Amino acid sequence: MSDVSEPQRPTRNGRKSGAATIYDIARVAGVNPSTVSRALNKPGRVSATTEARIRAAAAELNFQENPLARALPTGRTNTIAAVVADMTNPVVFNTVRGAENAAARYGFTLIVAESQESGSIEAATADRVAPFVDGIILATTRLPEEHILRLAERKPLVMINRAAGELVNIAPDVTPGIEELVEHLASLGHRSIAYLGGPARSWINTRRWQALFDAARARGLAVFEIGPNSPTIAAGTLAFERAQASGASAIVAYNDLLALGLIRAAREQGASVPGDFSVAGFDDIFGADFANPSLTTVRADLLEAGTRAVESLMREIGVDVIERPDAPLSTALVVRESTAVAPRAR
Amino acid sequence: MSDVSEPQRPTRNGRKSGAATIYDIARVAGVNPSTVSRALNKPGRVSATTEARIRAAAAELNFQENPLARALPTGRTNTIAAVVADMTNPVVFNTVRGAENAAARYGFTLIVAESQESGSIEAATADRVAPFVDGIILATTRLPEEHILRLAERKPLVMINRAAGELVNIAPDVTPGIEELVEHLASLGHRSIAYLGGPARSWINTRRWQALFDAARARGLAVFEIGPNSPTIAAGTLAFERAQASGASAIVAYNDLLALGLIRAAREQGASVPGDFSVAGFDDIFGADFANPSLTTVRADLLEAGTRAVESLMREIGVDVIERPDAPLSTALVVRESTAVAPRAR
DNA sequence: TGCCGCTTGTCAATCGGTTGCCAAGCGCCG
DNA sequence: CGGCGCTTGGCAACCGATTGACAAGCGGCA
Repeated sequence: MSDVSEPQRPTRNGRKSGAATIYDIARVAGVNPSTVSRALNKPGRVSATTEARIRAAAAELNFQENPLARALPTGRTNTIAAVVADMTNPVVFNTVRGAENAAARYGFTLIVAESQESGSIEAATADRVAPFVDGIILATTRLPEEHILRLAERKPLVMINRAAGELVNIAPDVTPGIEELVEHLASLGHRSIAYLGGPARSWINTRRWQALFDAARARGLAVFEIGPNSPTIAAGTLAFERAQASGASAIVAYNDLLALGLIRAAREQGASVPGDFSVAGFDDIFGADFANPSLTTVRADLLEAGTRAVESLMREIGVDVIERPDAPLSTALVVRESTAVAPRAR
Repeated sequence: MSDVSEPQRPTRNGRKSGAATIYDIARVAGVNPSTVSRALNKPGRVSATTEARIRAAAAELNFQENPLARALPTGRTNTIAAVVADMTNPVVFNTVRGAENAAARYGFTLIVAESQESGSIEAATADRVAPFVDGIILATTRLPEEHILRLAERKPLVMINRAAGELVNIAPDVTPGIEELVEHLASLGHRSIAYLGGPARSWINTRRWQALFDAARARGLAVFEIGPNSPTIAAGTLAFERAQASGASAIVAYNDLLALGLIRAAREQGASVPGDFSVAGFDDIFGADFANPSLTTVRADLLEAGTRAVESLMREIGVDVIERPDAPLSTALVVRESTAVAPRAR
């Protein structure tokens, strides 16, 4: 039962003591603080022997540079932020993870800030982390364009799945995956597709709907939208009646969460997927493969998207980017159990 | 006599220009910078009229205080970090989310840093974010105890599901949920339980195994451990043969991911869950309810765990904590489809 | 009118680094 | 042997805030 005992040392406002500074090192090594700074950060600027002595002193004192102090004069923190709408949205994982790996390669730390699907919180969060970081990644943000642009004036900024002004937007090309999906549905005998739309003002929702629309029209399939809906399981459940009433034999949802909600409702209502109608989603989230039935979905390489976002940011910040082969950022269909031959076509 | 005073805003290293400082405000409002600082942060310290004038100037210049500069003298950033092993582990969500909400209530920003289940990366990540923040939450960490203690010397630190030294450890009491689970299995006629263990040195794994062991023994059930295993779906799949070979009619996995992997392998091998044997997990992760079969699991209130971690940190930092009713941090069984009557008992 | 004490604002030091500029030290070469 | 230039280290200003100490201003009261 540890109590709330006061920390021993005076510890300037919460910070615990014992943090060695370059001044301490300088004293131990018998040099000027500025020499310490240079020894540690400017390769070749000080003689090898002095540098060795300084490094030894630093190690002995268990020195940890204070990034805040460094950031003040340089304006660089070597940290970038990813502001995401909703961490529980599985789409976010891989994006963030790709970004994290990439950031590490460049010696940057990635911090993640969530905003719980709330525009106002997201705005506040972004403003809050902005001063700390050298750049910002906004992943599928809901922020109003004007706010994004204002943010971009202050810091380098890259977006994923959202366009605003002239800003960089890393977005997988949805067309190939959707073409595959529509082709797949058509070949199963489906003649009519309902699109269970996502959030009304979502940029990516518009893209998906547009691409689906085009692909369906090109093959002479009927296509219409049901929505808008929140991108959640609950919303998918709620949308079931409308989807069923539409008479479409295939339902493509804005994302996997909606699709899973739809499937759940269908099962609860005694309808059969894919017996009575087929369902497909987007993103291939965690759980899509072990759902019942497992979910046919269009997936993108989110890891790669995260990586690119970081690379793009590095360029803007002025860090040399490691060149890589320029793989296209595409999408592909993953066929599972939730799509099958259309009822009438049996 | 060079033109030193160039108003050309050279955008110091990557930082974009236009950031007004309290000096700018002071000039506009015709006061001293320190007065600006006090006007903005020390209620009542300056006269109402002066404060109004200063605030007007600040608004006009679109002033954004530089938290780095503030943090240098005060040692406070009003930011706390959550270092998590694996963001893709669904257990993390709710913990982080609870922590985030709580942090916001206290005017703190929560940043999340991931370490991808790698001890060395986790150590580096923790060290990196430490200087930025006023406190650290380690969620189900794998760091060696000595490293944790060293970290705790530098910053207030709270852990979730891990004990080390005298440090605060927020951990749900697993006993109630496990008692329920064992009772449930016993009532279904199971006489023998296999525990599919988690990571070898995991603190929480030890707790779960111990509680399961005790509960099973108390009811005269046979119980044994199969492991250790990584806490992943893949590891669950790999463990299937061993689980089946064990002859146990009920398998309790260290967490839901392992359980889901086990179920997947069972289905692939043509075994029936829960027909041939029952499976249960821990955590009630995203997907547990729509898996096939849906998963019986022991769940904890992770949101509450995250909230408490923050509150505990606030106390250590010296922020007044809003008192709340002291709900017990417990666990409970969620019965779904993956557990049923034992084969022999039919 | 003089003194007191409160309010309000200023001064200057400080946090922990970075960096432009300068000078001492040194080797090299003619 | 003297001068040159390069290497190496020191000095001090600076980043943008905070804060203790202090003084000016002011009204109230005796």
